[in-house]
Amino acid sequence: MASESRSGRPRASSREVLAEAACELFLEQGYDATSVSDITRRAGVSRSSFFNYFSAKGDVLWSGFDAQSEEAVRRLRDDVAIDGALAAIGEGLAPDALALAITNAEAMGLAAELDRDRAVRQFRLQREIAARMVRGGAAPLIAQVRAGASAAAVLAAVWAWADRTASGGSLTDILTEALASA
Amino acid sequence: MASESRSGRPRASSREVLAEAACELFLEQGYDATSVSDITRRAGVSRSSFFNYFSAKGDVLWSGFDAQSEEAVRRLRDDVAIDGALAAIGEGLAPDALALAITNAEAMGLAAELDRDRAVRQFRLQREIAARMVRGGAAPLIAQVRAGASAAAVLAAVWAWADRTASGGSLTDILTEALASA
DNA sequence: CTCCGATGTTGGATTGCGTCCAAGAATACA
DNA sequence: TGTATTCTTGGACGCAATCCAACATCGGAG
Repeated sequence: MASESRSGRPRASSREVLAEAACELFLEQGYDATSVSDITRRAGVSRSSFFNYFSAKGDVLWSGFDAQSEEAVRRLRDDVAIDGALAAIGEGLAPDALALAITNAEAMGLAAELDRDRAVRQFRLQREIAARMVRGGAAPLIAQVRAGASAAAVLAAVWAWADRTASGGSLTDILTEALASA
Repeated sequence: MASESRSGRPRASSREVLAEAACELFLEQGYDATSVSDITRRAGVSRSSFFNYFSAKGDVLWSGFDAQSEEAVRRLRDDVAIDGALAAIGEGLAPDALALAITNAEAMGLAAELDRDRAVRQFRLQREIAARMVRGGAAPLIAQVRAGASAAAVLAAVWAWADRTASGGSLTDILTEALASA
């Protein structure tokens, strides 16, 4: 699942480096005042390269979550148990740029953008969960509602986990608790 | 709730006219190939004026729903019963540009944009519903999950209603059914 | 060792969204 | 007729995102 490239020019940067540079700048200047050029300049690559790593400026914060989410979607399509696939999102999700952005959302002027991106990701999950439920025999409308609850549980758990100043609690615990109420 | 302006220059267009022009163009050329200038040109106003009516290109389809949604949010803040406030979104929601866009999403090349906008609106609702639930004494995490279900119910109902080719069923009926399963 | 294919990088150009503003036009009212 | 108010318009601007051709750097095959 890991080793990919065998030949060709090596990458001049990485998602992590770019995300780190972006976070610094968001804290210093705010999200809106930070252009993609600013990020790549600090990371030491050209603006064009940014879009080799991310497909949009906002995605820079979501790299880790998206990877986990896509893995969960893959399992859902293989008709694995729903709650199991969703709970697995929590495992292996490190406190990265996203967690930092959530706790410092207002300081970064990120509230609006973060809402948008969260909404999109939650809905993506909802769609996949609902499709899985329909495949399992559920009525489409009901499936959307129940899937909406589960998807909301995932994102709400991530937020609660990031916002825990010292409340402790692993993401996995929060996530299973949230999923249990769905 | 209606009569507003007393003096000043009268408006040269309206949300409805712009939405209609936009729908025509989306059908003819697709969403991406249709610029804001295209829309305003057909509607007979200048590009600048567009943003006096909508705050973004995508909002052109959501005018009716947003009005209903904002009304529901207002009632939620007044601590009205949740399901009642949400069900009221269905009343007075006419089959407008949004319904047309939903049924012709692929023909208009709208799938991606429509997903984004739907996600954002669903999440806006979820946030307000959850806040209302927390005010009512619910635990924040649980509230997000239940609110996620209710918000999903609203949007799913609108989609089911728009997609009904001839399945009949009023939006209100579909909506109450969806909310009942939340 | 050299050539070759594959992979990444870079700068530049392009398009269109969204914002801002100053100037002007059209209304109600005194 | 003036005046305040509301809206329109054109122009300019910054920036996100896309596209592309030229170039750089790797591994491997001959």
